[in-house]
Amino acid sequence: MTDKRHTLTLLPTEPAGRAVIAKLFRALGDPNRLRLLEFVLHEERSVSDCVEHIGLSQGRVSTHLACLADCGFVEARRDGRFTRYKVADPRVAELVLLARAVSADNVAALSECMRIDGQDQR
Amino acid sequence: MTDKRHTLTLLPTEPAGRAVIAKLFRALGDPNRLRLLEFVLHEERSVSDCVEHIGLSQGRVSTHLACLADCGFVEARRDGRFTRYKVADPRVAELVLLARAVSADNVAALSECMRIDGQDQR
DNA sequence: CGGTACTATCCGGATAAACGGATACTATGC
DNA sequence: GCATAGTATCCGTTTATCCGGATAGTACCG
Repeated sequence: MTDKRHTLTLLPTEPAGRAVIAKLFRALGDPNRLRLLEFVLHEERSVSDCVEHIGLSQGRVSTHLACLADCGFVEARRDGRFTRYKVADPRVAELVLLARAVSADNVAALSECMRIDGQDQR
Repeated sequence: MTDKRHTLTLLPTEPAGRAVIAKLFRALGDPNRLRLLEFVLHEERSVSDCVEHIGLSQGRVSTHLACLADCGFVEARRDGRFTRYKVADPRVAELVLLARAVSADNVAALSECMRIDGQDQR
């Protein structure tokens, strides 16, 4: 009988649960992985498709995709020599769109925020 | 009425826009910031309240809160010598709950995922 | 089999983040 | 003003993350 009013308890009580959620956010916290996510949103794409699209090394792209798969965001399917990836969980799109909406209202502060990374990015 | 079916373009076209969204996810990608977020979800809390609650150094907590404020997640209000923080954007709760739901379906893979951080965390 | 195409993993180096402790800043109270 | 409480910023260290290049693994093809 958890009192629903205030109990929106955001997080699990066990530290491990929190760590996992944080990990999932970190997976989304890289621009290249976000681009990959968008690239495999509607269609299956092979690793080399992705390499061509984002221009990172093959190894890096493979790792990024595997990471997104571990999070359950995308699904890998072996197809001969290829591995084809595609978004498997529609909630990932919700997450990104929500974040995008929030960021849109805070671009100024966010891009000046040196507390997350120090690079000038104006 | 933009055709919602396929044109869901997740990300802004400009690299800067993507970087900002990624940054926002990274802000959520730390367990201690998540705990802080939950702690200030319903009530205003001073920095020292937060320090007591999560047990990090005062300086660190202050920086974490400032970071969350830069993202627009929380709001700071000066009250005498205190600065009181509170969640300002309800969408942050949505983000966390969504992530939590996704993670719940992938705890296994996620906690074994060494691609994000190498620490054994079983 | 041997060769080729595609993908995954390993390695070392560079950068970003998190942290505590020290220090500076701001507001209150005497 | 001076001391004190609360907060913010700076600094050096440690750990995590990203990266390309090299290498190992896997499937097809002749």
